[in-house]
Amino acid sequence: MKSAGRDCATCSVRGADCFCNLTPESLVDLEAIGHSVRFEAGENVLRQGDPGDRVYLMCSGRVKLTASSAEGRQLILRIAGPGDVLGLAAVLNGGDHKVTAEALEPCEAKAIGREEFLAFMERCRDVSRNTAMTMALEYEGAVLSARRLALSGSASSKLASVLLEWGRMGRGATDGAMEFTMPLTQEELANMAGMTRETVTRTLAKFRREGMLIQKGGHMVLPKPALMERRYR
Amino acid sequence: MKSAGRDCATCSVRGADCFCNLTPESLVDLEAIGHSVRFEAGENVLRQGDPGDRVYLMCSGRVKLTASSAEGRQLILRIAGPGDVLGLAAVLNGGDHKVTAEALEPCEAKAIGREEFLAFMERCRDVSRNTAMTMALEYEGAVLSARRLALSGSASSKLASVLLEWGRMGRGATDGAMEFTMPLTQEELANMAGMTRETVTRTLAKFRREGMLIQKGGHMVLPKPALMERRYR
DNA sequence: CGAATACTTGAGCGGCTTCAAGGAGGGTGG
DNA sequence: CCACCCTCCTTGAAGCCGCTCAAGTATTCG
Repeated sequence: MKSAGRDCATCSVRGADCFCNLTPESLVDLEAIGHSVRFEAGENVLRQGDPGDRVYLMCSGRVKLTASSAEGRQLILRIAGPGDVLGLAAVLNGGDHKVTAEALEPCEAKAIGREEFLAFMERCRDVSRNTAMTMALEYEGAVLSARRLALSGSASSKLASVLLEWGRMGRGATDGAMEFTMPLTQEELANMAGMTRETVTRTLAKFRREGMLIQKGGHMVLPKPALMERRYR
Repeated sequence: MKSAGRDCATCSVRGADCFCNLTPESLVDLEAIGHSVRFEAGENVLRQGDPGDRVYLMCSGRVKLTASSAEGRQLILRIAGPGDVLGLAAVLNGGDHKVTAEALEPCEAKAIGREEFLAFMERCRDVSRNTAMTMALEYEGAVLSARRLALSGSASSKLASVLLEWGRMGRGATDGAMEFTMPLTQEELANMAGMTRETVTRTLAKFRREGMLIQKGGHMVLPKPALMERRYR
């Protein structure tokens, strides 16, 4: 993690639901209080259990958000990217981080100290609005994870649910066929679906056999997403 | 669900992390835009899949928040009570409710339409701050559920985790012994831990046999919470 | 007091995990 | 260029845990 330079005012990371979708004034303000930082692949941006003393606005690069148990088993909650905010919940609640964030690639981010961020929220309407919306999105994502883990009876069901989720993001789901690149290893897929590496292998093989998945390395096609959704619930 | 009367300005539901912890001006404002409503036990305050067109501020009574699958299996995310807000995430994200909220007892609440609530947030700093904080708390709760479901290998582990959570809330955890009243049926416990009714029975029996639980109907004592935490992880 | 709901216990089965051993690909260095 | 290593993936075999089905008991409530 070392300092870098990147100007919020001219930055192009600004989706509809993106936290950085702010008024020009707020952006100037943000540029003033945020410290640019850089993380190398494999570095931890946050560590589960550490105090929530700052947030990170992701400028570039992707990050893996995980919760892990004492014995090392881990659950991947989601992959965050540019425009996402890390560490928000802990900063707002004044507690420890409940998740670990690990850089998957070299990442740029703006770090903002807890007090500064809270003041920033207090000062700018749009910041507190976007903060609330961001937390709402993260909440729904977490509920989705919990749902999957609890309600999908079989391993097939859980894995199918993960693949369909990636498919929906991947490319404007034509509902004819989903096509996307899976950047996760089977071990990571297992950690998203709450199952073992080996079971992921076997289940993917089953999907292929049943014609529900065409796979070339990391490139995946789900020819019949609708059927898939129905079949493996 | 029928109308009732309750004045936010004089209401005493105002914990530290409570949404209703607002300035007097905001409370007057709130009183103006909120419609008092009442739900009988068993009624649904929200239904999963319905559009998020209003939020409910809980004034009295408890509510069960669940996510359910197509086949009727359901996951209990948490029990909400006075001071909690229902439907926030859907209103903020502009989507459907991802959970169902069922009144466990007669409940009073203030309903606020989506547009009014968003305007209210925009108008009052403290409202948008509290909204963000509320969402952050809910998020951490959801992460906890997902964690439990994914990372606790065995049924014992999951159930122990649920009991310990109730124990922590129940009474100022002296760390000597936890004592609390469990208002959930075994079926509901099963739905929190992602297991079956029968397995809950068997596992509770095991806990009793092993001296980790003393149970008289709904009254529970965990004599050795620390050991319990370690043993069944 | 009867009916409904909640809890208990048993038996059997199946799917997932665990353990184990081997294969495929990509990168590095001799 | 090949040998080696590392990581990731694949497949098999065995065993166990929790689910399902089923029958019976306790408790709550009208």
